Amino acid sequence: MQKSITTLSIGELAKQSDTGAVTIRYYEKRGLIQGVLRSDGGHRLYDGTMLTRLHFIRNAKLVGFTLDEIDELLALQNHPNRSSAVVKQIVIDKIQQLDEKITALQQIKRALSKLSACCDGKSSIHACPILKTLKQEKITNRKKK
Amino acid sequence: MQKSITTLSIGELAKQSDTGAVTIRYYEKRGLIQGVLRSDGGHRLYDGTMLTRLHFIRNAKLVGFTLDEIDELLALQNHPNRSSAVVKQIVIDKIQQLDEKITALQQIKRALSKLSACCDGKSSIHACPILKTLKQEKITNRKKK
DNA sequence: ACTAAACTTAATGTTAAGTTTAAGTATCAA
DNA sequence: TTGATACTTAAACTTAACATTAAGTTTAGT
Repeated sequence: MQKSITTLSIGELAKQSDTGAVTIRYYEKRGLIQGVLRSDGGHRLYDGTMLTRLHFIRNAKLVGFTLDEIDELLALQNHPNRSSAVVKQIVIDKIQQLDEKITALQQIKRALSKLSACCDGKSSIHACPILKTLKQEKITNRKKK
Repeated sequence: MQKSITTLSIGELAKQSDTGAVTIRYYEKRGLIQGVLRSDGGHRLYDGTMLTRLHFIRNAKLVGFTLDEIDELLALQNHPNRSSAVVKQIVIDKIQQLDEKITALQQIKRALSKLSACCDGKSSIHACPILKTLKQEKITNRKKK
């Protein structure tokens, strides 16, 4: 039973791609990975292109894509005729989403900073201005003009 | 069967606090709310202080606290002797956490912007520099000096 | 031969904060 | 009296991306 020199078992692929073997099977079930070769005994066999694909998935995750979105990106690669503008638009949309998230967090941070600033930390809990503010019906979100 | 003038049913409290009735019971089960009065028939009866408490919870959630943390904050109010410095520290820690999250998101955004910038959107998918980059073993995270 | 690794399916657990559903009973307000 | 609301417990569902466990079988590598 010979095997091609460059073939990897799922365990080896897992190591080289820094992914769990379970996760690789999970990706396969999700459709992120297709057409996996099998040994005579039924073990999954991978080649270098799969390593590339796993790197792609990992990198895309790192830059904030969900697995569903990664699936899309991978699918696009099966349509070589299409323009890369599609890909670029996906990235631009993602940046937009990130911006919204960041802005939201910054607003929360500003609110907390204001709370923190109004408390000298020396009063008793009973008189704590932070707690007092939180008890208000509406938190005023005044902005400086 | 008389009731005090200022008593609220769970439904009324829900409306006034902009919280679901189910959620209010959930808070009770979680311990965020205690010592709820009952009518003769067993219905929960609330007064204005509960409205204040629900506002507190809502506001604390708005500024990014989890229910567990809110529980802590509420518990602190039962110890009037303690200094408000404890509260202030909690807020400061939260700000720190937010900062970390924001920084992480900004890094991701920067990576995506770089990706976007390297693609003119005119090549074919096959040659798309974004996809090419994502395929790399390691995404280089060079920083300008 | 022997051990490590892989195979299978399916379910359960993780985190957070609820929401939804069920299903039947009881109470409240007009 | 009637219809709206509330009561109960308990479980399942939601999002996201896996990790864990089970339990038994088979294969791969030395």
